[in-house]
Amino acid sequence: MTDTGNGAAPAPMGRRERKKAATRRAIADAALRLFLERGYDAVGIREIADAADVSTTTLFKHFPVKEALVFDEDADQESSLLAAVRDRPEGRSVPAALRDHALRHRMAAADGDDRFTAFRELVAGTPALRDYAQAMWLRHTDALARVIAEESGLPGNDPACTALAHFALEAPRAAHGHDDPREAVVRAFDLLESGWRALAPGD
Amino acid sequence: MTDTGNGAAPAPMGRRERKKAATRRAIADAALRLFLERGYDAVGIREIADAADVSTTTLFKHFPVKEALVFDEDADQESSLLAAVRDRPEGRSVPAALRDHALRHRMAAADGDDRFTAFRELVAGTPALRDYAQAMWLRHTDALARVIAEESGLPGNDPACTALAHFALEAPRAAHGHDDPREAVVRAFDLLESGWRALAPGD
DNA sequence: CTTCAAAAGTGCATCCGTTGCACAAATTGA
DNA sequence: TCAATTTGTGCAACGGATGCACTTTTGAAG
Repeated sequence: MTDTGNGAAPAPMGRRERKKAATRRAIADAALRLFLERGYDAVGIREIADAADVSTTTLFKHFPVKEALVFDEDADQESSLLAAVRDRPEGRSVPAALRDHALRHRMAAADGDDRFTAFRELVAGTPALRDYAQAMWLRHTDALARVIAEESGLPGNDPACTALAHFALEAPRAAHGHDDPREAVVRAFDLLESGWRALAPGD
Repeated sequence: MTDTGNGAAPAPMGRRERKKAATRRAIADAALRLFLERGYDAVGIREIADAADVSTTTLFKHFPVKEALVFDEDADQESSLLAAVRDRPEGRSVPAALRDHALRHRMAAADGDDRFTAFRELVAGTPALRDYAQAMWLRHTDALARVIAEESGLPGNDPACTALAHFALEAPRAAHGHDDPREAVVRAFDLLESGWRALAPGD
């Protein structure tokens, strides 16, 4: 979770941006800790602000709504997903790029991570968070579909693009129950790969 | 007031239920009128309650959240949809029943109805309503998929059921842009019909 | 270094959706 | 007629979110 992946970007952040990011993290951390301790609905905004030692106004400058405190990394995940398709190596197909991304990011925290499973239970057990996550997922598939359309030259509203986006985000979910999740993901994407090749040869 | 005292009346609804339905309608009508006049966000709950001459407490007894005021007929539409599949004539296929229902209910208000287009613009132009409608649509497809599974004897989580439910609710949407929407709907359902027949012959 | 403007944060009052509570009125059944 | 349930009311309050005026911090220009 606390991964400031600095593979090729040593983060040229000035002191200002660093402090901003720090308070943001302080808020999100305090919020998640309290939520996990006592449940989402039992923790108020003012309380979180106190725990992070900021005012409620500041809190809402960083997170537009309460639910966003839980899905802190939403924006990062989405841009990382889109980048995986846009900046894929020359000659690599879109489904292949999505498979790589899924194996690298989605499955990492899947096995045996207490913190992560607690997080999932928190979301699953809170209607407000379930709804928010669902809406988030739809936004991601939409954005992904648009990028796929751009990259493949197909019309933006082509059902094939939305379907591929849909399946690509669904596959890691479905693989969770399997004994070997990684294998299941690879299989699923092989299926998409062959189907996609027939439609958009070369991309 | 108006005493319709009738000795052996079949009385589908008692006086009480009728009054309850009346206040419900009064609230929903007042709300929709105000929303269309001045926009969803510009009208407060207390104002609507005033216009309908009830207290806010009473308002929330009828509608759990503000958005529900707009989608008043949500529950009715869903049960009507499910009933169209469950109570379809003997020997009629599921897709055919869905097509009939779509042509009868979904397209009726589609052409040239000022009131209806204004309603759609209201929803489309209000993020909160868009989100709510989206979530509603997901609930409907889920419920429909379960009924289809029951009726066809397929396992409840069979992708074919969810897919059929998805497409059946999507078809009327997609047909809106066409010059002849009814024809487009018929075509779409013909497609579903043939595909379905291969999977569940007899249902 | 000084100065200045933008950014970040604060404190406070307030709005608004929503809920809980105690209570009155209507309705029903005995 | 007398309870008991249902339905509606008035009011106060809670929690989220916003607007405003204001101070502090920061980056950079002069």
